Parts: sequence; C-alpha cells; structure tokens
Amino acid sequence: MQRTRIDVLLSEQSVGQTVVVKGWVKSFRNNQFISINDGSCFDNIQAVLNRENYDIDFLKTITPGTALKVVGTIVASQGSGQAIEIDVTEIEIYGTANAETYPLQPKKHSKEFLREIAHLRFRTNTFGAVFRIRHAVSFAIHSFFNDRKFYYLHTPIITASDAEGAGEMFRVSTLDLAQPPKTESGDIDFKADFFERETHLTVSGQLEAELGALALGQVYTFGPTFRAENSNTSRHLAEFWMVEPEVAFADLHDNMDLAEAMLKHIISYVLEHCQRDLQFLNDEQIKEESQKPKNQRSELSLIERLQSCIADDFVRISYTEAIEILKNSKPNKKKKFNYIIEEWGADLQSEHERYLVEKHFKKPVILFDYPKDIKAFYMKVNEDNKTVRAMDILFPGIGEIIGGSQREENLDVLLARMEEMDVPAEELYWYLDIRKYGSCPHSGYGLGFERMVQFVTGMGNIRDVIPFPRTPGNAAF
RNA sequence: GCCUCAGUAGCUCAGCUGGUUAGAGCGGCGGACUGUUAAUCCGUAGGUCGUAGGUUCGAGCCCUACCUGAGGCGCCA
Repeated sequence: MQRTRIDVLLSEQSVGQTVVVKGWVKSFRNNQFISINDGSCFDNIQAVLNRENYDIDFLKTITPGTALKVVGTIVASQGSGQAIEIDVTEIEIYGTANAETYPLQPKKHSKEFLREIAHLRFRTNTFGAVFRIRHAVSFAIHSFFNDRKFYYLHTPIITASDAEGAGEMFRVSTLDLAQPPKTESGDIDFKADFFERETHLTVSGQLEAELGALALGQVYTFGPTFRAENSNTSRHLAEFWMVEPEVAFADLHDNMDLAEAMLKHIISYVLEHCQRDLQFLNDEQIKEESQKPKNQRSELSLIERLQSCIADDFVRISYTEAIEILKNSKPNKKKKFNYIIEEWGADLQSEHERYLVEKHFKKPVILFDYPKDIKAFYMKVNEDNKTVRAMDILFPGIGEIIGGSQREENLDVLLARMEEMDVPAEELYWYLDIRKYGSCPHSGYGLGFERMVQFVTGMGNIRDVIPFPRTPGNAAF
C-alpha cells in the first residue's frame, strides 16, 4: 500500500479511509498517542494505539526521533487538539532514536545549540518551517522571472578574473600547498596549475550575466557566491546564494521597478503558500518578544510586516535627499550616531540606513544616484559627473537586501573609470568587447537570497536560514 | 579585523558583597496512572563550574592569558 503524505491526509480528511503513514515521532504520550511528522507540512498527525495490544518493551522503543510506519483508519478525533487521527492497526519501526543520547528533547532549545547540531535541526518545528519557506522563496523567484520571460543563466562558479572588486576571494588550486612549483623569479607558477592560471571562486555572476543579457535580452543567475571576507555579523556568510537579473535596454528606473515587483511577488507568494509555517514563526516571535521590555518589541508582527511591505509603494529617494534627511535628523543633531553626517559624499553606515527605514519612513526604501567615489567601476556615470546610477534597497531589520545599477555602456567612460579605480582592463577584455560591439543601456541588481529568507521568516541570524552555514572558522557538516 | 557580553548537569538557567555537602525546570533511568496535546504524579542517577596559570587561610565568584559562543561595528548581498 502506498504511503499517504501527512499534508494530503490532513487536507482531505477522509474519515473511514485506511492509510499508511511514514514519518518521525515528535512525541509519544500516555503510551498511546504518537505525534508523527513527515516533513510534508508543519502539522503532525496523531496516531492512536491500543496499548493492550503491544508489549511494553516494544512501546519503550517509540521515542522522539524514531522513524516508523503506521497503518490504520482515519477517524474523527475525540481529543480537542486535532480534527482527525489514525486508529492504528499496525506499527513498523524503521529506526529507533536512543533517548539517552538523542539531543532533541520535547522542549525549547536555543538557536545557538541547534546550530551545533545542524544535521538534526531540520527536525524541529522552527527549522522545518524555515526550510519549507526557503524552498518557497526560491521557487517564487524562478516563477517570477519565468513568467516575465527571463532566461536562467548558469554563470561559472570558478572564475579566472580577479577584477570584480566585490571582495576577498577563495583560491581554487590543485597545486601542492607544501611545495608549489615556482617560476624563475620565485613566484608561484600558476601555469602549472589545473587551469594554467590563477583561479578563484566567484564573488558575483554579474559580469557574465551582462554578456548574456546583451544577446538574450533578459537573464538572471541564481547560484552560490563566495566571499572570503572576515565578516562576523548576523547577515554575512562566506558561502551564500545570490540572484542577479540583468536586463538589456533597461534604465535605473526600470531596474527599481523590476526589483520592487520581484520582492513583492516573493512576499505575496510566501504569504499565500506558507501560511501555517509563517503563523508558527509569527507566534514564536511574539512569544520571544513578550520577554523583552516594551520599547524593544517590534511594532508589527512578522505577518503584519510582510503584509505592509506589499501594501504600499517602496519609498524612492536620491542619496542627496537621504543626506538632507539624515543631516536634519534628531540622532544626527544630538550626536547619537557613531558617524555624524556632515557633508554630501559620506558613505552611509548601517545606523543611517536603519534610521531611514525603521524610524523615518517605516517601510522599505530605495536609495539611488550615489556619489561615484563610493561605488563600483561599472556603474553608469550621471550627467552631473558626480553621481552614478546605483540603487540600494533597504529593508527593516536586514539593511541592504539588494544592490544594483544601470551599467556604464560607453566604452570610453568605462575605460576611464577602470583606470581611476585600478581595475585591469586587459583581463576584462571580454567585458569591454560588449561595449565595443552593439553596446546598449542595460541594468541589473543582486539580491542576497539568504537575506530575503531572513526577512520573510523573521530569523535574526542568517546562519539559521541556510542548511549548513559557512562563516569564518566554521565549515562543519 | 575591532568593541562589548557570556561560558555552571544532556538542554535552559539560578548561585547574594569570595566562606564549608553547587541548586531548579526540562530530558534520562525506575515505577504509578491512562483520551493525551512539550501528558501528569512519585522516586532516582547525573557536575575536574570553558582551559591553563595566579591572588587568598579559602575561588563557580577576584586577576591574567587562551579557547568557544552571542551581540554590535567595518567589508557587503
């Protein structure tokens, strides 16, 4: 007999039907009630057995974590916690979980502890919900771009270019670390390496995505990205997933429109398809915050925050306007900021971004037209020759979730910028060729996938929204 | 990389200004009960108080170094 998934069983509620359910024991009460979860949904099914029919030593092997099969009839539940339950006729145990050593107890565990047992944390309510939602976010991204006729482009993970300027890179090499081959001048001889040149893990697929966009029209990448920065924060990973759409003939405003529509699509999709999981995370966070003093609690619950994000247009203001707001803000005047905003040109710190999003506007903010000196070489220079067509989308609690720009399509201007910023033009000849032959205005952005999942699930630490986080000093599992 | 805080039983934590046998809840184990909802009740075991030094008659508590974790900052997505 085919097994029935618990999500199907709970939604169909076919009383009288005989079913086979396979899953893991959440709890076993009274030697009679087994709560079983199979990962198909948040909720468990309660299997009820007649303890008279079983040996006590057999019943003792049914402990939290045990994998088993039950066969039985769906009946209306006599208890109040659930509508239906299974009247068990047969149990088969696949794998026991020794209660003396199994670390997951039916009690609250800290996220830090669960991070140390990341191989088991999927089995908890919280992480089950988080990883079902992570899947939904991923699926929503693909459906959004597919519906708009974007092509999913797989850009390389191993890259030879060291010129992307997006941070420290991880080296890829098959050379003997202890005794690498040397050139006559004593340098490491990468000609002897696997790719016959120096290679690293990618820090961005953008440059390659641009190549695709200028032929396929509109493309997006969605893949792993690696940064060897020594970043120790709740929103940085050394290995993370990034979504990078790139659109030909799009200017910065088209780019902002696309990004805002995408973010709203993802949020709507999750609100519609992950109700039960979201409700659980929502309630957990209310419970957690009830321990805190009132002024530290969030004004809106998780679900309210998500709903408010899709209800209104995001605020769009230029960097120059943002500086004016910040200059005149209370924390700036009272010198509460660690970095006081004094003049145009200052790079915004996360405290400033948070002020704009969380205090001043209380909704997502898109900042655009940044000073060129604080932005990357490939961003299009405005007519004022002071700013570039860059945009960052700032989200409450997360900060920068998207960074993007219209790209510089003019070859001479781009070359001048690369010269200014010490980006070696020879290495990027292929990137420049795009400006030489059939260049056109184009734009794109990068979305930090885990930051999006963080926002949607309300998880405070990015390490809790990726199955096996890689951070400085940590690559377990 | 910098700053701050923390590390006590398997987990979550208490342990007053340094004072004698280091506590609780949950979990484990043994038993009772039986339509339970992280079941309940009774009993019981479990700790080189992160590691290494030091101060002191005496250190879980004070000092130094290191390790680990968390929060904040920087780098960014």
